[in-house]
Amino acid sequence: MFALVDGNNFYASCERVFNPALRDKPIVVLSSNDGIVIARSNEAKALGIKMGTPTFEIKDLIAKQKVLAFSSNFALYGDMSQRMMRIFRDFTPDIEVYSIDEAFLDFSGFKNMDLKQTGIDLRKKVLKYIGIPVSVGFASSKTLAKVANRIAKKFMKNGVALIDTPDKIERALKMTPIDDVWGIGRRYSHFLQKHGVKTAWDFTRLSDSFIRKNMSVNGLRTKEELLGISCIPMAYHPEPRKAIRTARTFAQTKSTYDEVAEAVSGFAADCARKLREQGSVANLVTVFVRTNRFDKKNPYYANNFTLQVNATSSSIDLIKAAKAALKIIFKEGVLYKKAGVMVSGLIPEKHRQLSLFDDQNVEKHRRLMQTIDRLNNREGFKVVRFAAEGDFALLQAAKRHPASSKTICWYNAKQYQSYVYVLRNEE
DNA sequence: TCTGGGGTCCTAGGACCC
DNA sequence: TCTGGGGTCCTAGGACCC
Repeated sequence: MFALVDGNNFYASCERVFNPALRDKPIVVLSSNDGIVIARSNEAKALGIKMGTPTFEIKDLIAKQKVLAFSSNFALYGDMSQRMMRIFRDFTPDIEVYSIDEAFLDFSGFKNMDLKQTGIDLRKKVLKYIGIPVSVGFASSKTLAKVANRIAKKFMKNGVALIDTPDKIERALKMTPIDDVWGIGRRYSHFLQKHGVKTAWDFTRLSDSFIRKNMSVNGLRTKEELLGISCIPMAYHPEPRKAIRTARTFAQTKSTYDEVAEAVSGFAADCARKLREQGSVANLVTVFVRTNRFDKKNPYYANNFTLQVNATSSSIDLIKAAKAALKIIFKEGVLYKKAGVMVSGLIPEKHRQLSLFDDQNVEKHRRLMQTIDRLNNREGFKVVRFAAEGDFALLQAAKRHPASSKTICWYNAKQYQSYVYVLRNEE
């Protein structure tokens, strides 16, 4: 049996942990630039605020209903997540951290265990030590555990649901809308509903050949899993990433090469840092840019370019390559709204082939990056950064500064300015 | 005025090999 | 009239997840 455990309204719950006065109040957490809603407390959901709603659309509602809006603070959520996972490990060592707020727990080694009680204990313990309410769903496959988790969250007072007999499977699937099934996204759920499939149960009545033809092997796997046959194995140890990317939407559009290049340099430096964290080097650097998708007045422009680099995780190398790639796709007179950098062709640093004419800088860069990482880990995010990153990096740093985590920001550049000032004083 | 960020996997088609 | 069989690798596009 597997359990799927996840934090309810995770980001919103994290904010509450540090401010109990927020209990029972409607809360939303906003994306970077406070652009859209990325998390809601139950009270905010009850007000009809949907996931992904642009903040400006609910501005009045927020004011009228006294909704508390938070800029996201991923450093905080990441930390809370690690603590929550540690509690999960007290119940079984075999866990797969699936996302920031959820994990699969493998209980197959425990015979005759009272799972329901285990779920209740787990929930109690997390609430006591972390302060986050969780839901627990048990079943014999990961997809079915997801179904159980949804039922636990929606219908069970104690936050725990167990699906362990064919009869319970059938009942659970009949009360699960097809678009709530793990692995069925917007596209497929649309397609399936056209074919009369309303619930997860309906889906399991379709023929294998129909599913295989229209939804590839993944669809077939989902069907098996829903019937309780486990096809998706646990991944106890995370695989190293195959691609790493950093991208941002700009609060204000940028139009000069220098402005965009500063942002892109910061993204490249971020990618480099993430590469070093996982001990990989990259062989490819992709830069992409685009204008505002919603802007009807100006022509749309989106482009990307990929350059080869010599197996590196040096911020210096990657910034250089990123700026070169940007130069190729940059057009004058365009209002850029978003840009990003992706590094791929990743290999473990140990496997790096040193070429015959290997750059003597490799060792020098390695030591420099080590020092920079150490300083930034100790002194704070991006205390040391590259001149090429300009002030854009500083603005990003300001957003992550603790001072901003408890502050409601409304499109107010002046507020950011004050954080910038604070940071400069600290440095 | 104002609309997120970061990933993975599968398939089809083209180019190539014997 | 009729035009093989069996592979690999790469890429773009489309689907999905949180």
